[in-house]
Amino acid sequence: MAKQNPKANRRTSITDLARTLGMSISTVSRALAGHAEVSEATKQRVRQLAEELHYQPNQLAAALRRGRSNTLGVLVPHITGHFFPEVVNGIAVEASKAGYNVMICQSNEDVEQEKKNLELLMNAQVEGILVSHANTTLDFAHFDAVNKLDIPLVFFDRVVEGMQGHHVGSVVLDDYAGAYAVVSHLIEQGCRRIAHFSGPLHVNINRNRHQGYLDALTDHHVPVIEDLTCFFDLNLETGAVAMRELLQSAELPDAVFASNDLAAAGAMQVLKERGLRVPQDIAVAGFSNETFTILTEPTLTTVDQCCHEMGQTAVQQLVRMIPDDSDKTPDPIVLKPRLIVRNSSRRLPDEAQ
Amino acid sequence: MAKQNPKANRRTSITDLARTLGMSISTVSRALAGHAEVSEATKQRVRQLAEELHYQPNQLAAALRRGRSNTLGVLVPHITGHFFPEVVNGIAVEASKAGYNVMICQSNEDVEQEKKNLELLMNAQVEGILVSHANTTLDFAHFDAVNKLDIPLVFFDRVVEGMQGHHVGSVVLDDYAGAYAVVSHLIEQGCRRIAHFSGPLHVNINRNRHQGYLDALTDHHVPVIEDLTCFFDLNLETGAVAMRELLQSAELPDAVFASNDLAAAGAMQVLKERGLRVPQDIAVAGFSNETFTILTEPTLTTVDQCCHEMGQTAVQQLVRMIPDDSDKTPDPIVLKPRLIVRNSSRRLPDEAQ
DNA sequence: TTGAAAGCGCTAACAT
DNA sequence: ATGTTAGCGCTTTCAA
Repeated sequence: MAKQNPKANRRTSITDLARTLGMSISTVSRALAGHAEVSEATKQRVRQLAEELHYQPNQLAAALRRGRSNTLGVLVPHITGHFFPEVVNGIAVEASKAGYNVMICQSNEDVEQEKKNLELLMNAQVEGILVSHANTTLDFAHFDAVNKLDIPLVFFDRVVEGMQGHHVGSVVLDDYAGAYAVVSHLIEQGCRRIAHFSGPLHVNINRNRHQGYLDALTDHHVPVIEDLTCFFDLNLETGAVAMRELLQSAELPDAVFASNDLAAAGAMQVLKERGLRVPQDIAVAGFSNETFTILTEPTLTTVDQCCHEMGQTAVQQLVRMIPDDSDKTPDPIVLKPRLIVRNSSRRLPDEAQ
Repeated sequence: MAKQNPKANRRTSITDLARTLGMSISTVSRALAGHAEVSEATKQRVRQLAEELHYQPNQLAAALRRGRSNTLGVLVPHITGHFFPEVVNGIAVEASKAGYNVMICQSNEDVEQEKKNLELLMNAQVEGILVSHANTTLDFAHFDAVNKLDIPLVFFDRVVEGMQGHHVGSVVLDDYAGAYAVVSHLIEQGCRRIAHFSGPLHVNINRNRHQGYLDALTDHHVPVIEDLTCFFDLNLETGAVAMRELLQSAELPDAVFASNDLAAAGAMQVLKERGLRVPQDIAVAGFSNETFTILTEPTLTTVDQCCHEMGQTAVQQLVRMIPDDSDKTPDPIVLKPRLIVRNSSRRLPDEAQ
């Protein structure tokens, strides 16, 4: 009975509103945009009809016309685990605050995907891009392309060294300071033979954490013992393996600082298995403040990476870079991590921070 | 010296290419799109210049013209923790496979944000929307608006009951089957007094899991003991508290099934604290297969929610709903969860699945 | 206070 | 095989 339009699923447009109201589309457009020059009466009529017809403005058209999409692009290696979801969350929240939508892509740690995603974001006319590059990325030419289009770029966490200052911003964690803080803490707890489980040094994060470890020892006049540092890919199993090996030594360490929480957890499991007490016999500390660190027994001392703050900060920097007349080469931002002291390292009473 | 364009940051357009090549924009457009009708020679010239000038097609314009944005919208309560990032990951991967971009919004469990985000997605002209609604959402009128615009909608995990079959798809986990499987497993391990830590029953997930618990008992002729079920908001602390209370009882349970891994972990901590052995004295099982469940001691038996698969499946269903002539009212999809037996419940030798 | 008209960059008839 | 043209829905001069 009801006469259905044959092409019913076309959305209501400004033109439709204008026609039914008997006014020009420019007036309708202005009314909807809340321009002061339009009479209240007209605004009322327009808004009411828009409501009735479930009018939804077409952002695509508006963006095309305006030349701005109001969208930021995000490119991360993946959105699983603890760190990236948390950072992306910070990004989403802050972007929304600044009036931007967010388009998220993941490279799956693959350079080719990364290139594709980058093009995708450029084609989507994003006004700025936030990137943490894949760990297989060695050639960064594809980021130059972004630069050439004058799309502001902010790297976070994994930054491209040597690209700073070239229309590019960056936000990283001060890994050095984080490691320095944990190791200093361990020393304060009376530890003198502190082992270090480090990831491979060609990754700058690991290099910085290792340097923090070394400098903290030196500054506190604790001798650096080469054999106490083990390099390997840090995870639960390898952490356990390394710990077992370390326990073969003639002289045992009195603490282990792992550059990653999983490796620390693996080490703790071995220590307990062997009947060694944590922290009394050997103190343990990790890095990242993963969710599970409050679940281990004892709870794990670690360094918080301020993920949410990193996302926020990155967006703030990016948004400042967007206006045409803005500073395109902002200073790199380095966030101070937070030492989180828990039971795996607390030997003295009331050492809570 | 170098003469810089005053308005240098305008991106290269098809028109620019056409002008420099001395051909019409339609030829260029066709060449770039790889139409068969264009000569190879022309294609070559066009592609080369496009490369040289770093031409990037403007998706906004293409989408506007075509009337399709090639974008799917995703609306989740948040992208932190374990579950949602993992599902979103599945969504992103599958969407990309199907040639769609993804726009992700989070409601932060807030209905108002949810409404706003929904409008945002509609305005962005997404071709379909995947939603897991905020847990404060009771009125679902804002989803009707999506429906009215003929934008296909797929709910996942948190579904709107009663909206099914109305141009709406859904993908959920079979919580009932998951709970039924764990409890059956516990019974097979010889447990007869199985306690249940359940979340509030007004949430359907909890209701289903509880029912699975009850039915598994009944079907295996194990008596249902009312006092063994505790209702509370499940987390680490409350799990510990509930466990302590339970240990006051005259007759102890011989197993605990918590509808959430954190509560199970809390319970395990208390058990160990009291010198009770897991699983020999009291077996423990959780639900969700959180990352940390392989880190607890003993490792925690749990139910995997197939997060990635849920994301994939949801996208597949959504994509099928997009064509004009498609079935707009697909059958709800119910995913079978996977029981993961670990040491916290393994009493018999070789019970690995 | 309102309207007419141009055009953002692209695609797709419809020519030729 | 290539060109001409109209128009997607919107914003924004310019004119009235």
